[in-house]
Parts: sequence; C-alpha cells; structure tokens
Amino acid sequence: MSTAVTPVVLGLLSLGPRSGYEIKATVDRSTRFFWAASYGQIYPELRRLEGEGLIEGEDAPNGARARRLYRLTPAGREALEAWLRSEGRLTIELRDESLLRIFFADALPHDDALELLETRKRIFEEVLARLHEIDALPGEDPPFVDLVLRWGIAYTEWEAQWCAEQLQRLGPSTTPA
Amino acid sequence: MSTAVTPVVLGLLSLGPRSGYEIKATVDRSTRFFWAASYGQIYPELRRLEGEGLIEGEDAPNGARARRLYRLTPAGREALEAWLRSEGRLTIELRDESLLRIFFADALPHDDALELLETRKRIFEEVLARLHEIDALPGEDPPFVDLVLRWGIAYTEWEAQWCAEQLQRLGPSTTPA
DNA sequence: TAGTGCATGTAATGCGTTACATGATTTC
DNA sequence: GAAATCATGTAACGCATTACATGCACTA
Repeated sequence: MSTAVTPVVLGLLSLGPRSGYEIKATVDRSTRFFWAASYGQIYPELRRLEGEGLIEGEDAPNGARARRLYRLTPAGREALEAWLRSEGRLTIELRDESLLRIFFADALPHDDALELLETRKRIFEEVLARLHEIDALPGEDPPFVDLVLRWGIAYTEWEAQWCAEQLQRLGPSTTPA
Repeated sequence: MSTAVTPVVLGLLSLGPRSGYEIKATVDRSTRFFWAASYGQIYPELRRLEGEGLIEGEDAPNGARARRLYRLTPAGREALEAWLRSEGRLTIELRDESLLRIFFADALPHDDALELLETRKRIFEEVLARLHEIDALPGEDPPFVDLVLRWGIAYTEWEAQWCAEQLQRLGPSTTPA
C-alpha cells in the first residue's frame, strides 16, 4: 500500500471494474471531498498495481477509442482488506483558509470580522447544495458509501449552523439601511 | 501574500512580537489543526517578509544564545488586513484516511466495518482531550482566537457524537463474552 | 463544424515535510 | 552530567497538482 492513491484505486475497483478515466470521475464526485486524486497519480498507479498483480487490465475500446478496464484480483482484494484492517496512525489533515482568517479576525473591526463568519456560512451552504445534487443522482450506493455521503451532508450542515449561531451570539451586525 | 505561510506569520506577529521558534511553537498548539507550517517554511519566509518591509527583525539574544524577534510593520499590518478582506476562493481541503476507510468498508464483514467507526470515534476523543488541555492553559486569548478554539472543541465533539450515533443505529456489534 | 465529453498519458513545477546540523541554556 | 528545551537554519526528498499533448465520438 505504498502511496496515497493506492487505497482509492483498489477501493473503487472493489465496487466494480473501471477505467482510469472513470476512476478519476468517481473520485471527483465522491472521495475528493476528503481524499483527492489526480490523473498524474492514477495512471502511473494503475500500471504499478497491474505489475504487482493486485489488479488486471483488459482492453475494452469504445469503437476506435482506446479504453482499458481494470478489475481487482484476489490478491488485490486481500491488499484492500489488509489496508482496511491495518493499525497505525491515520492521517487526518485539514487545511482551512476560512478558519485561519477567523483566527486572525481580531485584526479587523468587529463588523468586518463578522463578515468572515458570513462568508464561511455561505461557503458551506454552497457545498451543501452540491452534496444534495450528488445525493439526488440516480443509482443505489453500497451502505457505507452512502453513510459517508450522509456524513458529508450532516457535517456541512453542522458547519453552516455553527456559523449561524456565532453570528447570532456576536450580535446582529449593524446592517446599514 | 504569495505563499501559504505568509498569512500565518503576519497573523501571529499581529498578536505580538515573536521569534521564528516561537512562531513554530504557537502554530503547533493553535493553527496546526487547520493550517500547518514547518521550520522549512517559516525561517525563509521571515527573511523574505523582512526584505519586503512587512516585518522587521531585531536581535534579542538570551545570553549567548542567538535569537531574533520579529514585529509587524505598518505595511505588514496593512498586508494582513488586505488578506483578511480579499475576495476569491478560499482553500478548504480535508485529507481524512479514516473516512476513506469507512467509505470502502463494504469490503469487510459488518463487525469489522463497525470497528472502523469505533476507531474514528476514539481518534476524535483523543483529539478532544488534547484540545481541552490547550484550553486549560493559562492566559487570555483574543476573542476570535478563542472562538476558533471553541470551534475545534465543538467540531471534535460533533465528530465523536456522529460516530456514536451511527454505531447505535447500525446495531450493537456482536461483542463476544 | 464547433464544442463538449470520453480516454490516456507525462513533464514540469511547486510545495511542504523530514531530517539533519549546530550550539547554548536550563532542569533533573 | 545527561536530557530536554531554546534557537536558527538548510538540503533532500517525496508527493501532488497543473498543464499540456493527443485523438476519437457524439451532439447541437
């Protein structure tokens, strides 16, 4: 499980055979919210994993358009399960520029500082809208895939709610007429 | 505001003069939860900012131990305020391996999948303990610095709570005697 | 026929961490 | 006298994104 993309590739292939392009597309509407991956990582990784026998590729062109479908091998499934069960510290990292601004908001007049909370609220409301769109997409998801989507929605709602509460608490900003 | 460390350095110096070492130490018990910074970024950045006139350094050795204190210049304060008010997309990125595992947990037997939720819960409970320690540290924080600490505690509690609820919902795991 | 989506791939770039080097001071 | 902490700094490395190159297929 050497690189950070390895689990995403193995995991998505555990849900069914896919091409590199489809892996990227799936990442973009699912894991990218908490685990991003780019073409520059995916394609080299697919070849590496094939070389190691964890996945196998099969040419499946659409007409004259080249396309290569990958599927998990039994060894690949074992590697995925081993990763899911492995011990050791899990990376959980956040990089949140909005929060950083709020952290330093004492450098601003009070109303401008509240504006930062307003902005944060708006950001999460926009994310929430996008998550609802994804949720409305047809097709069943496996239970835990769905659970993580629920998490995304609940978390995003919590963030927006938190901002709303703080805005309330810190006094209605002196809105001009 | 060219690099990612710039706002942290300017922001922390807006709270009072500090050395590079102290900036790193402050980051490690405050912003690192949502905005990390390493020596490899901080020291070069301090010199760059001094060259640009946004901060100024003053030698303030402790005995024979070299030490250089930096403080914000008026231009630096303006740059900080400009950044706080600037428009454009804010980076908000999450990298959460625990969530990634839960996302792919359908590959495991149900009880092992629940184990992943248990692990996530424990992780956030540990973070919460560390945040409470930081909270108990003596000294007043500026209002918005404190607000972000409150956010950290509330958010972490929410995460642990969410795990607890899902564990409840998905059935008590068949705990062996 | 022009634009968008499907499909694969890589080179360059930038960014940030890790690890190391050095040395003084305080604490046990 | 050893270990931890204060203090500054950089080189190497790895990782991930960005941008580009290429070409087919479908649709408006």
